Amino acid sequence: MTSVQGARARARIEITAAIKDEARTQLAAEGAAKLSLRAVARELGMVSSALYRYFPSRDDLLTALIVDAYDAVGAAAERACAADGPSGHLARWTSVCRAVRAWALAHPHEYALIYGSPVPGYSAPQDTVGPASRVGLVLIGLARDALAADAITPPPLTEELRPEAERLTADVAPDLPPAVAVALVAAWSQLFGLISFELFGQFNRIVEERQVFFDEAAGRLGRAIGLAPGA
Amino acid sequence: MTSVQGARARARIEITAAIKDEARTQLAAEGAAKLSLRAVARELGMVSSALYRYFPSRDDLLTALIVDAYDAVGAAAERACAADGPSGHLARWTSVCRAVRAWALAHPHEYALIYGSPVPGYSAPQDTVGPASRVGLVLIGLARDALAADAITPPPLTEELRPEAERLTADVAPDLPPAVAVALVAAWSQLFGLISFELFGQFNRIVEERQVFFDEAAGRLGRAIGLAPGA
DNA sequence: GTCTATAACGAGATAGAC
DNA sequence: GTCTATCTCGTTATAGAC
Repeated sequence: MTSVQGARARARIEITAAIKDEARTQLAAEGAAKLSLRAVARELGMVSSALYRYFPSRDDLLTALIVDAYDAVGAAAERACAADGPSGHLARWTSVCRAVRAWALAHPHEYALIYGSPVPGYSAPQDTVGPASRVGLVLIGLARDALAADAITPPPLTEELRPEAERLTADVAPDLPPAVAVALVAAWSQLFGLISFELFGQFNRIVEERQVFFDEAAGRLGRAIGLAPGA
Repeated sequence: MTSVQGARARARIEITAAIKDEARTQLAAEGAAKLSLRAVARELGMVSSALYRYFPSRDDLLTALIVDAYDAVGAAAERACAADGPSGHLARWTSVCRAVRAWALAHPHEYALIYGSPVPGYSAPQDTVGPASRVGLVLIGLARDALAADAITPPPLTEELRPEAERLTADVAPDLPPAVAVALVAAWSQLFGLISFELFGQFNRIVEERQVFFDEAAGRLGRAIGLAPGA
């Protein structure tokens, strides 16, 4: 009994993975807007209606790809943060940034899916919220560690921004000083600005040595949230 | 004779504009990947082959939309830079950033077209390079002015980055100190990181007071390239 | 229960003949 | 420029195999 159920479950997992793999291939070739259940089925030698056993709709397949992508980049960031690298919080910050960029360069179409233009007609369900926050949570954790080690100096915070800073802090990182939390959100978005510009072609004919340029910029982002250069 | 030619030329301009307007409407509804000459023609009550007298291919229509978008955001930046606003280079920097953001919020689909995911199968021709650089040139001009007024302090430049910094400077802004040019390119990409995150939904449930948050972050970007807070 | 296949729907794109 | 025949798509209903 259990072996039959196990076999079925295994088959289901394998087919689900094959569907997502083929969908990712199509993502690369045609873009998310043109992702087609029928084409995926055709390529897999299945009939389109059979796919509905695995994904209730095209949007659910898209959601699965989005969740997978967020999880993959989030896991890469977590691994980089946990790794024994060069010591010091700023060095760890930089290595998290590098890991995110490396994942993006290795998976440009999945990166575009989650950090590029929204897919027309698709609206992300609640399921994506958790995975989408993983990279941010890594950065927050890093700031928390630095704070505990006295290796972070909160940047100045203007009075106009204080109410929003306090609300934001309470929502996403209650144990950080509001000035750090605000700077962190800005640095987080700016990190992806660097990566998107590189990946989407804005650096063509402008930046040639992308790795060294990025490393430097990532380091400055770390200092912008108050991380001490030495620690 | 000339009046007939004038009328013809006028009609051509009007129809070209109508085609682009309708294409922009479709851009908003379906996304750039699905932009279809036929659908545009149908909506305008023309037959698809007639459109080819105005745009030789779908890609040429896309290119025209891209050039228009770059020109629009570039013009907005130029206007903000030239306007008599609050004095001081940092204030002018911030007002250029605000103008870019305001344009993006007002034209989200055109923004996504130029700063979002690349359109699958489309590769931008040389024609887009000039318009694409207008915002960057505004920022470079601003840094140049600040330099002339002694209102900019070049940030530190690491030795690893120096060769690339000098190459980049020679290419895009020969009269700026390499340290400023590098910081400027980083700030430029980070500016669009802030805008893209807001526009593409990453700030949902995170940042509420977007205007004040953005203004603060833009100011920090200006200081990151060395602009003096007071001047 | 779990899956796949057939067939069909309405909507839209596309190619070619005229 | 028009028309038509033939594609694609997402999705559903249904029937039968395991």
